[in-house]
Amino acid sequence: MGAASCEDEELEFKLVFGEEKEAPPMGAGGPGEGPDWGHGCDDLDSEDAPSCCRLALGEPLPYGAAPIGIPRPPPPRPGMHSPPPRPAPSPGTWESQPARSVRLGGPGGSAGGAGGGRVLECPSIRITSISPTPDLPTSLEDTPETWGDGSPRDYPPPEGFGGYREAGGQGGGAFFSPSPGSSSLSSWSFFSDASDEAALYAACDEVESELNEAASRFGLSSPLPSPRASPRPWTPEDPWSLYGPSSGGRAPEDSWLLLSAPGPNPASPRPASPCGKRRYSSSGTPSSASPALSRRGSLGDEGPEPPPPPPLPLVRDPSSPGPFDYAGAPTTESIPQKTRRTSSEQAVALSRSEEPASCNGKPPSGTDEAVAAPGGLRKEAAGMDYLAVPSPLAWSKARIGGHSPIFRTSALPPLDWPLPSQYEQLELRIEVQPRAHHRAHYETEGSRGAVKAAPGGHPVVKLLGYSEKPLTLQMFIGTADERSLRPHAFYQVHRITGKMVATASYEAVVSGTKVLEMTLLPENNMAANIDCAGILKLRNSDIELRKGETDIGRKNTRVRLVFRVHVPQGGGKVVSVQTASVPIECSQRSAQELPQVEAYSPSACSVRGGEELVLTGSNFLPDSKVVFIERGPDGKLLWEEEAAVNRLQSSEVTLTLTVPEYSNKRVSRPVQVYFYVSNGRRKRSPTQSFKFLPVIFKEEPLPDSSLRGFSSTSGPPFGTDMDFSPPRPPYPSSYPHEDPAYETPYLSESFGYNTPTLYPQTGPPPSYRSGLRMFPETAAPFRPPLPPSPPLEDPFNPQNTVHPLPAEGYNEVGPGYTPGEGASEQEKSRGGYSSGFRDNVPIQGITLEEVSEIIGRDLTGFPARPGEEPPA
DNA sequence: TGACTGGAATCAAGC
DNA sequence: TGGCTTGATTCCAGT
Repeated sequence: MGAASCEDEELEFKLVFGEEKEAPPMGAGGPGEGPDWGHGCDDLDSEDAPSCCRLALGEPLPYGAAPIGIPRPPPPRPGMHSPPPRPAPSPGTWESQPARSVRLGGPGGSAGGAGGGRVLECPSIRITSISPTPDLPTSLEDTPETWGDGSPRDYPPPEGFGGYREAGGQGGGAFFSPSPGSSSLSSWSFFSDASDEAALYAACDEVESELNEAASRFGLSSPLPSPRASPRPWTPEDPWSLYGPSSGGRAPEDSWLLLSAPGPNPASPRPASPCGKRRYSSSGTPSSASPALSRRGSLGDEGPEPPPPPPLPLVRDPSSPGPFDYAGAPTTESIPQKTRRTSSEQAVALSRSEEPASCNGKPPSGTDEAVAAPGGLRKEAAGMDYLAVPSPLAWSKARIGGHSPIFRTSALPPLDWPLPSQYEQLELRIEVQPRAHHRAHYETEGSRGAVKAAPGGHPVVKLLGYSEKPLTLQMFIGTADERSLRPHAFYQVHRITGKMVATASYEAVVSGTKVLEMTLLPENNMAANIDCAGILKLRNSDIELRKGETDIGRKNTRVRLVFRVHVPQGGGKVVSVQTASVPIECSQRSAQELPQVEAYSPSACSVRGGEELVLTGSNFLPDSKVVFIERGPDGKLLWEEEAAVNRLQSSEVTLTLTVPEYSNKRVSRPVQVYFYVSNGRRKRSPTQSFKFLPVIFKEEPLPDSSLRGFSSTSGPPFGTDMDFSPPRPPYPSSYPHEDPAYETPYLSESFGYNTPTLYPQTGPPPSYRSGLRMFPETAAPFRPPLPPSPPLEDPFNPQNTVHPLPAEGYNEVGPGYTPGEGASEQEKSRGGYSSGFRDNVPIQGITLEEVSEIIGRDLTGFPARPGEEPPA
C-alpha cells in the first residue's frame, strides 16, 4: 500500500512541476515508511472499502484521473480551498503550502489506533522568480495557523469519503496522512529527505514559466482513474475522458450514499434516529457535536476559544486530502469545539478581522475567536442574521491571481477553483436561471424534484463559442455566500430520473462533492436543459462533525448551481469555464416566510425622495415594511427610514412605495443606501441597493474601466486594482442574511476614491445598471426580474464584469466637471474624489473650504464618505 | 405505486 | 428556570 502510494506521489510531483518525463520507478517508501495512506482502512477489506480507502490503497479516485500521476484535487471536502502558493521568505519566491509534517505509517496506525507512526517534517517547495502577491504578509510564513496547522481543519474527519454522517468514532485515533492521490501538495510529505527536497527545488527552478500552471495543480485531480468509470463515447476528446475512466467515478444514483455511508452501518443510509428526531448530541461526541457549537453562541458570550488542543503529530497540508480522503482520523478527541456563530455578528467579526489575516484566503481555522474582532461588530437590524461568511478576498486574489482558465487535460481544476465564465470566445452561460427557491430534500425524504426555473421548466445552460463536438457539462451545488464559490458542504446535487426527465445525466463524486454530468451536444447548440438536478440536504450535524469542516449549516441554506465545462483546446490543454446560478434558497421555512425582492424600479432617485418605487418579488404581506438604511464605513447605521407603502397598489408580489427623503439633501454625490422588505422581526428580505442622487448628477455608464476586466461585484478590495475574488452574482437579491454592514467592501471607483470603504455592496448587477441614466427626476428603467440568464460576472470577462459602482458614471450636469481636474496630488491619489467633491459643492452653494472654515476644522483631507458632504 | 409537493409537527438551542 | 422564538429535521398526506 505504502509503496504504491509513494509511487503515485512522486509522479504527482513531477507533473506538478511540469516534468512530464517518464515517471521513475516506484519511489521510496515502503510499508511503514510512506505515509499511512491506508490508515483507518487496515481493517477494511479493500474491496469493500470506501473510496477513500481505495484511494489510500492506490486505487483510482473518482475525479480526475487521467494519466497516472496527475495530481488529485485536494478538496477533500466541499468548501475547502486548495491552497495557493505562498510567499517564501526570499523575495520573489513562492512557496508551496505543504503539509508540514506527516505521520508516517507505523505500528498502531490502523483505524481505531492512535496512530503511532513517526512524524516527518515535510519540505517546502519554492518556486522562484515569481512575483508574489505583494500584499501577502510574509507572516504567513510564520503562522502555521494561516493554513490551519494544528487547527481542526488539519484533522481529517473520520467519516472518510462521503462520510458526512456521524462516524460513530470510526477510526478514532488514527491519523491519515495525505492520500497518494491527493493534491500535489500532499506530495510534499513524500519527499521526506533532503534529496527529494533538492529535487523539488531543482524542478521548481525549471518551471518558472509554468508557475501558474503549477500553481493550478496545487490540488488538482487525481491521476488515478476510477475503476468504475466508463468511457464516454460521445465525448471522445472530452477532457473528462482524459480523466480516465474515472470521470469522477461515475456512479449509480445511490453511489453517493454508498460511498458516503460511513460509520458502523454503511448499509444503512442513515443512523436510526433515536426518537424520530435526531438530536444534535447524538453523534456520540463528547462535545455535543456540532451544534454544540451553539447556534447562537457568540464570541463574546463564550469568550476566547480556549487554546487549541496540542497539535497532533500529523499536520496535514491544507490542500491535502480532507474528509473524503481520509479515514480513521480521530473523531472524538479532536473534534474542534468550533465556536461558530450563525449571526451576522459573528460573520462580520470573522470577516473583518480575518481578511487581513487570511491572506491565503483561508480563515485561521479553528481559531475563529482569535481573529474575531474584539467587541465585534454588532448585529445590525438590517437583514436576516443568516450566516454571512468571511470574505477571503485576499485569498482569492492570491490564489488565482491572473491565472487563466487554461489547464492541462491531465490536471483539471478542482471544484473550488474559481473559474471565469468566459474566456475568449468561449462562454458558459445560464440561459434560464433557476427559481430563487427550491426546497431541498433530506435523505429521509423522498426527492423533491428537480430544480425548476422561474419562468417554468428548468434551468438551461449553454456553452457559447464552441460547437465542435459533444462536451461534458458538470454541475454541482455551490455556495452562495460571499466567499469564493465552492462546493457547498451541506448540499449535494441529486440526480433526478424518471420519464419526465429528458436530460441524461451521470453522477460522479469529485473530491467528495457530487457532480452531475450531462452532455452538451452540438445539435442542441451546446445547451442543456437541467431537468435532472435536485438538491439534497445533508444534515448539518453530520457535516459539521466532519473533521476540518468549518462551515456551518445553520442558516446556510442558500446555494447556487454551478456549471463547469472543459473545452479541449488541443495540445493537451483545455479551457475550463464555469458559471453559477442565482442563489437558491433551499429551506422550507425561509422560502415560505422571507420576502424576496426580485426586481425594483427605479434604482435611484433624488435625495428629495418622493418617487414611487415598485418592488416585485414574493412573500410580501399587507403589513410588509420597506426600510431604507445607510451605513457608514464602520457598519454603523447612519440613517434609517421606513418608506410609505402604498397598500392599495401592493400585493403579495408587488410593493409600491414612496421613496423617503434622504437625510442629507445637500450631498454632492450619489449616496449608496439600501432597503429591505420586512415582514416582521427576522423576516427581512435581502438588502437591495438604492441610490440617492444629488440634483447635479445624472447617471450613465462609465467608459471602460481598467477594472472591468477583472473586477467582480465584490470589487477590488483594499484599493487594489485587480481582484480575482469570485464574483458575486449579479442579481438584485442578495443574501437574506446579509447585512449591508457586513458586505464586501467596494471602492467607489467611479469617484476614484481609492480608500477602501466598507460600504456594503449588494444590489443589482451592473448589467442592470448599465445604460442607466438617472436624473433625480428621471426614473431608471425598470429592473428586470431575476433574469433568465444574468451572466455571472467573472474576473476574466470584460464584458460582464462591470463594477457595480464603477459601472455607473455620474456626469455632472453642469459644465466643466472633470474629476480630478485641478486636483492636488493628494486628491489625485484619491482618484480625484476630493476634487470632484469640491468642484461640485459650489453648485450647492458651499465649498469644503467654507465648511472647514465654519466648523473650524480642516476637512480638505478628510476622507468623507463618498457621496456625502462633510458635516457642516 | 412511486415520485413529487406542501404543510406541519417535533425537537434543540438561544434569547 | 421556564417560556418564547427560531431553525432544522422528520413525518404525513394529497396529487
